[in-house]
Amino acid sequence: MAQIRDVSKRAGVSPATVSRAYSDPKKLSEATLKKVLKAAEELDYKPSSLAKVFRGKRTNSVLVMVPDLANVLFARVLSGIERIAAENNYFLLVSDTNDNTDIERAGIEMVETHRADGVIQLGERPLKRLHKAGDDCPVPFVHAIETDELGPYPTVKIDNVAAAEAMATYLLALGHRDIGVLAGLRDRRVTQQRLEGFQAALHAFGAPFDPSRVEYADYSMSGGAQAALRLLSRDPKVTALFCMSDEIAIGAMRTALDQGMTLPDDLSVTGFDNIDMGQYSHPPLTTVMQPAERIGEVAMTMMCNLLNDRTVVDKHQRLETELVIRKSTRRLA
Amino acid sequence: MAQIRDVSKRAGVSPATVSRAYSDPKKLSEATLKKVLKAAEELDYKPSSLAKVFRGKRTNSVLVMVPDLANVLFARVLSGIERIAAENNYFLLVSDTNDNTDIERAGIEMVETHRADGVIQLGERPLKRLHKAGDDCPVPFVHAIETDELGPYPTVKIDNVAAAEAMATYLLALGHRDIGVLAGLRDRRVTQQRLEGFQAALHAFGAPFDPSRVEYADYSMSGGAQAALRLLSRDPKVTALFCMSDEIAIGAMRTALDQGMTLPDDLSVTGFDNIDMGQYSHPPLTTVMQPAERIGEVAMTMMCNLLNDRTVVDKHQRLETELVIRKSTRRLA
DNA sequence: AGCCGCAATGTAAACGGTTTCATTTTCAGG
DNA sequence: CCTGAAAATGAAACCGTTTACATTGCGGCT
Repeated sequence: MAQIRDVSKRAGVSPATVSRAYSDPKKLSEATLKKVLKAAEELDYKPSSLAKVFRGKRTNSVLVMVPDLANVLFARVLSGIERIAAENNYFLLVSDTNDNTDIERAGIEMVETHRADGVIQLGERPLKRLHKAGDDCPVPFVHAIETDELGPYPTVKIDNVAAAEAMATYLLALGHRDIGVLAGLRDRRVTQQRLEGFQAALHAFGAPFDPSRVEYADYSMSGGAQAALRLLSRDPKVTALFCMSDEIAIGAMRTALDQGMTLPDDLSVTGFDNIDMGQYSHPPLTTVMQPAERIGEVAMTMMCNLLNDRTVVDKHQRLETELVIRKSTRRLA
Repeated sequence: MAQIRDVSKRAGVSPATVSRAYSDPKKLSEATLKKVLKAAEELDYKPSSLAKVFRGKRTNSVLVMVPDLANVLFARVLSGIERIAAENNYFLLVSDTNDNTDIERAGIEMVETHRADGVIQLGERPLKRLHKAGDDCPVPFVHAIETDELGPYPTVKIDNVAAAEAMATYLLALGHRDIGVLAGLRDRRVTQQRLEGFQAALHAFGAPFDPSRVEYADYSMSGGAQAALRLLSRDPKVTALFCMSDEIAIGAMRTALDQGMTLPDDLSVTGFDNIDMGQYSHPPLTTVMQPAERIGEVAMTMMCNLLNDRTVVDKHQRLETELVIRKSTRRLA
């Protein structure tokens, strides 16, 4: 591969001039510019991005840590991040943390060793390392989705308690009082927050909260199916299922159907997230829309700001959610 | 950030020695090694990966080009790639080509300018650039999923025509003769191949192929729903729908349900890919399993080989598929 | 004519490691 | 105690750009 020296020789100029032809063409006289470009063309020269990056200490790439790449919701967030990254000429390094907590350390190290300019983390994780530094982040860092707002770094997410409360309120307004909860992973903050919102709604309606009516599951269809089975067989009286993800809800509906129930007549089911599938499930799923792509876009935008002026205006953003009512819920007769 | 010179000074050795402490510790006497490590620790020194990479001309990262990050199938392939990449200490640069053909060029340039060591492309695309070089690939390149085997680069995929033929045969064996086809995008090679398999099965059963019974759709649920609507209203006689993706099938089932049909009694529906959702759809979807994660793993393994000895044993791999029979199909009475 | 200032270009240091090659140290064997 | 080979370490070149600074050339102004 030809390099800058070759081009400079062929064009009869100095390497600096060739460099300028790319980084700041208007600094050159028209004649020289043309000469240089011609020589470069003839030699099929492409400036080594690597050398440039090494010189400039800016890799123009950010690391995205995803708990599970194959998860629909995360994939959508990633897609949003990608869009903004591409617009701003950033590359994305992605790694699947695979629920391995240590990867976090590795992530920070990536920027400490200059592989990436910053890191965006998706999903919940402790991040102790980032806290110790007091009010300052050791590296440009953004936390998106299922995050608390404890760190010195910016975050994007939805208001989980409000959203959950809205959904629960809807169910209560429909007349349901015996509502089972198919929660997500027990130790996740999101789970706790959504549970909190659920309870708040109950409280507002003067309805009691029965902890024995909540089942925990991982955020998947099979998890939902199993949890539903446990709950339904233990407590056949429930008239509605408040699920903490669309996947869980879809799994639960499968179980209910398999048990010979008719939906939504025998059981109302609600989801969370509004993945595409909800629109095509049977029955179509009532859920709360979480703007996944948007979350990704905002996260990456924050990262861009962080990387430019090292400041971000709105440190903790909460994006709007929306109840989407479909056919999986009905008024209790 | 401390750098190698600082450490070398503090440890009273040369930079070369510090370098060796990391790259090849056994070259050092135990005493020196300990000294160096201690100094490094005290200064919180981390070797700049960037500098190393610059010297060595190996970035240890590969670019993955994905047509649509939010697509379940691609996400699964990506996940498989990630696993192997992580095992072999490669980083993944991912870019969403977003059906923009020009991105391909950009991808190759990424390795020409030393941002990545190689590129894995998912999904179908022309790649003219890679062919012109005769039998040799200008850059380490692997093509996975929905690929033809025309280039000088290795490929991984399934045997689409055989798989489609198997599925169609199953439908025919069930007694169906009036089978509608919900194909994918018309100009995609996969689509043509699956159609070919479908026709082969028809031929084997001595059944005629009626081109007016195929509708094209993009590979999505909404695409499937719309295509089904067109086909069903034009040709109400069909007793089965052969769909080229699970998403299309799920969309089609929604349409059928909305039209008041009972599934599978009034209509048998088959999918393709075996995404998780198929197991939870209503009715659960009969489909052909495509080993998406495995495809990713194989692709990345090929890339590793390419990057090591520049050779790969089995240039064009076809992975096994499998019919998975669920409840969306039934024997014609 | 002489001077100034600006535009165009060149020179060389710098980025932070790795690696080749040379040098020193160590140590076994005679 | 000497010799020579192997082991440990050091010195310096190198990777391919960018950029601060120096230099040159040129036109306009007094």
